[in-house]
Amino acid sequence: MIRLLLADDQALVRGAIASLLDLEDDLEVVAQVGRGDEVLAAARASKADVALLDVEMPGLDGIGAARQLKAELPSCRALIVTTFGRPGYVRLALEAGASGFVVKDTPSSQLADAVRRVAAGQRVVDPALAAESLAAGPSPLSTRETDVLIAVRQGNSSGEVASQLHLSEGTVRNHLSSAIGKTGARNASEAARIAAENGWLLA
Amino acid sequence: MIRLLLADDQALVRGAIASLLDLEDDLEVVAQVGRGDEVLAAARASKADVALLDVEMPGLDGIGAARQLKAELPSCRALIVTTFGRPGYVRLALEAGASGFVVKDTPSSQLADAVRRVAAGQRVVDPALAAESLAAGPSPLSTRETDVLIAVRQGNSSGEVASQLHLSEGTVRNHLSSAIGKTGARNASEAARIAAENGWLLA
DNA sequence: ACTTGCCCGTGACAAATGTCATGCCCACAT
DNA sequence: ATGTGGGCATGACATTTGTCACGGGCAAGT
Repeated sequence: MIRLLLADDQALVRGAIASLLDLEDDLEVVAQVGRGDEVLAAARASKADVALLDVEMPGLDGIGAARQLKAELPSCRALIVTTFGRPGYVRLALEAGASGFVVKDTPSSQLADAVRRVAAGQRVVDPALAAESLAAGPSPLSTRETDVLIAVRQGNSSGEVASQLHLSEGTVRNHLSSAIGKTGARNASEAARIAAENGWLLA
Repeated sequence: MIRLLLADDQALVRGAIASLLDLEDDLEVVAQVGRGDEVLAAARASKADVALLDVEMPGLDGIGAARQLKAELPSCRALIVTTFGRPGYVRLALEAGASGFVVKDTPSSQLADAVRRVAAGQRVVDPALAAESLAAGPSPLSTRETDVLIAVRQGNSSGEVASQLHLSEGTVRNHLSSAIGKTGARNASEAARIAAENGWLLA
């Protein structure tokens, strides 16, 4: 019997997936949480074998939760289940020690199989997504460019970013300009959006 | 026996909700589609009593699908089930003839009840969401401001918007400025984002 | 040691974006 | 008919944002 932990901030989706997986004879949902920072404790308490983690969660994102599990409770394997197949996310997830990555577009019938494969110690990654992730490569952004984009993404103007990072406005704009070029964006906010979508602003 | 149609572009979520609702003795999922523009035909073919519609779908959004149903197949009631409780969406959904509005945050146990109430001819709207929607009021944006924001949202610069709408650049920037004031945003792209989140750019 | 390449930082300049005062037109109330 | 208010449109002006050429530091390869 495979013991499952479900983590997703949308209660309805979480409950629905639970009922889907409970139909399987060899699977058992033993815990459900709605926040990333509750995953570790719940996994420990429930002795889960596999944790299904959504990426978008309050408190801590699914990738971070997977990292915690890998470090603190390696007996519990992490399977990331997310809405968007952002290329960079796959890379980050695997680096964080996740055992698998599934997008919510996949047929529901395949989820149980993915869980079984992960429980058996295999890696599970959507092949198309894996290829895309490989092609996209790691973040092309330098450290400063990443810093600046993160700050811009919070909604700060370049002046504010400058004082937050103790830089001159010109420097900030320079990094932004460079980031705009690298992302193919047309302005700073678009660059921040693109970088975020590729997972370049998480680590 | 209540006959259900499920429309959601995420196959996994769709399947999971199907298995959740199939557990109920008086509910039966008779059709599933992944695109908004397939809803009407599927509802007709399957003689569905209630359609569960996600808002974000390719082809046609859930609100549009609800409008089609209301016009062409009024015997099938629409229940919108969506990720975000954008205030304006509730208003739009009800104006489009939907019978209910549920966010994916609600406990999964309540979904079946919502379906039953809708099937019985009642309206179902999350109370907190309804209040927020009422408080937010209708769109404060004028026609031109809406046009301009929609164009900006596609990723056009103000110059491009100007030529698309046959206006001078100054005029476009003027409408934008006004929209920025009304939305409380700090620049054009933020204004577009806020307006979209409130459902002000759909109708 | 020297070159090469990259990241970082800066200021000057150019282009875009946002704000303002102003006028036109239309609907509505006086 | 006559104000009055709002949406629409415009150009001038101020501010913000993006681009460029330049120089310093640092690590890797020669």
